[in-house]
Amino acid sequence: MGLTPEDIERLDSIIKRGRPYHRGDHLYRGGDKFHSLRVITSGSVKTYSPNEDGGEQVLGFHLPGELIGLDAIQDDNHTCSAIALETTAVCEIPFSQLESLSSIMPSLQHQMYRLLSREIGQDTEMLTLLGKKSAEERLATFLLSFSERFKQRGFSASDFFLSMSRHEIGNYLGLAVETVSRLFTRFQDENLLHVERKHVQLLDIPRLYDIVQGADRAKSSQSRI
Amino acid sequence: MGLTPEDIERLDSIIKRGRPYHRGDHLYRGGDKFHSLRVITSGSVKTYSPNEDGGEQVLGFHLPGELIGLDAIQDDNHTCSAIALETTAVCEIPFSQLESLSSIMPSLQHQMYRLLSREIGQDTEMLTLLGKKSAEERLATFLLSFSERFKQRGFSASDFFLSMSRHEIGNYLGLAVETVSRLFTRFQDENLLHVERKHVQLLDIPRLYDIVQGADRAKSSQSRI
DNA sequence: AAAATAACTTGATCCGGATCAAGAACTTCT
DNA sequence: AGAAGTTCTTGATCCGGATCAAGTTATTTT
Repeated sequence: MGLTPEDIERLDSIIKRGRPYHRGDHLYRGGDKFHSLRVITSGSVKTYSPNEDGGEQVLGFHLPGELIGLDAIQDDNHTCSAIALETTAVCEIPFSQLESLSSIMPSLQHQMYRLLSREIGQDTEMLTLLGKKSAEERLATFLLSFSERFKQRGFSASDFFLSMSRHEIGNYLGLAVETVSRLFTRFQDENLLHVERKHVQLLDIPRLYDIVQGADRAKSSQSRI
Repeated sequence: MGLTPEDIERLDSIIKRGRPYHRGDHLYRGGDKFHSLRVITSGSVKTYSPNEDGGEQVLGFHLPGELIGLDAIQDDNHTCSAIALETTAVCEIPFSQLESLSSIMPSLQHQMYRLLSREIGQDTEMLTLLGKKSAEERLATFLLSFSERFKQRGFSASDFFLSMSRHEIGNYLGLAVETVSRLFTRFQDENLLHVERKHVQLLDIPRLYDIVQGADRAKSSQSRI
């Protein structure tokens, strides 16, 4: 990440390895006092925030290597909750120490600014997804996001397990469970993928990218001729 | 913002007052080299990003006192565009200088982290809006957001001008122009507000808050008895 | 292994909001 | 001031995806 080995070492000295969490355990809850950022080292995590009328909004699914808790810096309290989707290990980075360290390590400070900014960028992409895209485009985007992130981590880009339920996927994408289920079936019928419960195999990644770009409407009207 | 007067002075020394922009002028465009954050001092600004299929997604409307450009830190390029909605004045804060300054001013660094984190928090609120809320709830949320922001700046919380078009409001809220127009009419019919083109007068702010919380469904079914 | 529960799928129906269409009000240009 | 182009409003229709309703397949409990 643009840090020297000795930078890394200093950073490493403040990192605490937390105990592992089991499926359903909370890493933190909305309202909890904020003290640490967390990096997921194995497993996966869902972040969500309760919305006024009792339900919840899933904010994200997080894989190993990803940092969570950035939203809590603003007022020393967690604004959302984080829950383990499977057995999950995390490292904790006490924020006050990270802040002090970044004061004397410009490269770390720079990296922190970039990280926070990237998070903002990712959120705005999600705004476009929820504001303008069809159900099909949403699920394709979702699947390719996982594909890319698994690939980046050295796993298969086309064969992976989703640790969250259909319900959680729907909530995240602003869709009903039934719609998500139907879309998986449809994508499978169209030979875009093979799905069996949580196990997904992407069979035609290029066409999934076409769908993301809405190329789909034009294309399907062609094939209907 | 938690800075001492002398901190402010040092910060002030790097701030550049830019020339004023007229309606329709771009402050920056997606892809432009990023060099400065900007604080709006008067007028208003729309930020938006082009989405793959030609259209655009409005990301936000920004009023005096607000900071824009935080999303661009991540890779030295602007990821979205910013355009003046009316005659607008801004201050530019060269980011590299701000970064250096924050290295030697822990309080400034702290403030920057909070600011970036707050932006993330705001984006996630917007995700809930777009993911789960009805058209009514969206417009009520939108109006109350402006009400609060104007109030905070010493202007009327119930009587203000919106500088953006119905089309832009719709785009921002994930709604069609026609829906926005109809909702304004409906809200007026229900004596929630008075609207005449861009001039809005909120007549029943408490009920607008009820609508935001979806209290509306229950209530309207009562009144139908 | 059977029973209970939870997660998922599939079908039928419904509805909120999009889209299409046209007119009205406002702005800008000449 | 008149013409032309915008922006906004209002009405009619349509459709994507929500909701309702069952049935099916996993998972957990006993």
